[in-house]
Amino acid sequence: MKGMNGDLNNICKEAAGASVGAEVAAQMPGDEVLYDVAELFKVFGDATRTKILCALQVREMCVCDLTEAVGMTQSAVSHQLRILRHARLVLVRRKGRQSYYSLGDNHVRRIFSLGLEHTLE
Amino acid sequence: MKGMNGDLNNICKEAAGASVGAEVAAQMPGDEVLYDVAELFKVFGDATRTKILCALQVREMCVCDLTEAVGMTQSAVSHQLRILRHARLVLVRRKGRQSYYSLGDNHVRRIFSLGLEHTLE
DNA sequence: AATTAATATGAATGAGTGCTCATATATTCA
DNA sequence: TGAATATATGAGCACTCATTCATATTAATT
Repeated sequence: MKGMNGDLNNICKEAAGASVGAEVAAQMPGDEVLYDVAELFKVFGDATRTKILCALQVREMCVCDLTEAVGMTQSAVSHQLRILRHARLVLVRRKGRQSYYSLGDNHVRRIFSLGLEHTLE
Repeated sequence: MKGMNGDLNNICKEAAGASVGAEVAAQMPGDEVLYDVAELFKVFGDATRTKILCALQVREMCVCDLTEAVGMTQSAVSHQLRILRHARLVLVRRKGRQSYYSLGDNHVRRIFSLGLEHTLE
């Protein structure tokens, strides 16, 4: 009774019909999508950016206050804000000579919350 | 009426009472926690690891099949699996000369789903 | 015991990245 | 207009990291 795949104890080299790897690959999103997902998480994957996103969950803030809240250089914060902006995770609103940043959408909040929850488990 | 902070239009240098930055910082998790959260997302922030986690959402698999599913070298997959293991995002089960990997817990599924959802929006 | 198969890992390398320093831009104020 | 404040950005550097190549380890098979 060959060709019986769906068996967890499938042996690798046994090529009866489509391989397990190919079957699973067929059920996955395309490479570009997975690449974009990785890019998204990469943005969350830096302590400075994480602090910024966390601070913005408390309230909208200007760069000056953000700089103090996260305890980093103004330059470092500005550089990271650019990355967050390009990833559309934050929004900017200019008022006078200050830039007020806020969270881009609720996904940011939810993703961060899940990560925090997992970390504190 | 000084000390009236809570105002969004607060001017940075105006130091009436506690600064906005310090107030917000006080409401944030500690640095170690935020660092750990960043470390968690950093693990999600690589295309190869993302593919592996995605493949394991379909079913438990041995390294051989995973290698084919994600289309990378066995060595590269093994190296990334070590990182995923240490982050406790995957579990291993040895059977004979094969190692079967599966997702560590449901957080992994939920975090990945949110990221995918945000990407496809 | 020797061979083969599956997986893991160390070293080397090349690409990517975050910070600092200096400076540019923009806006308010005198 | 000139000075001061807030923010943004380019270059350079140190460091991290993902892959490759070679090899080690473990287990099944003969």
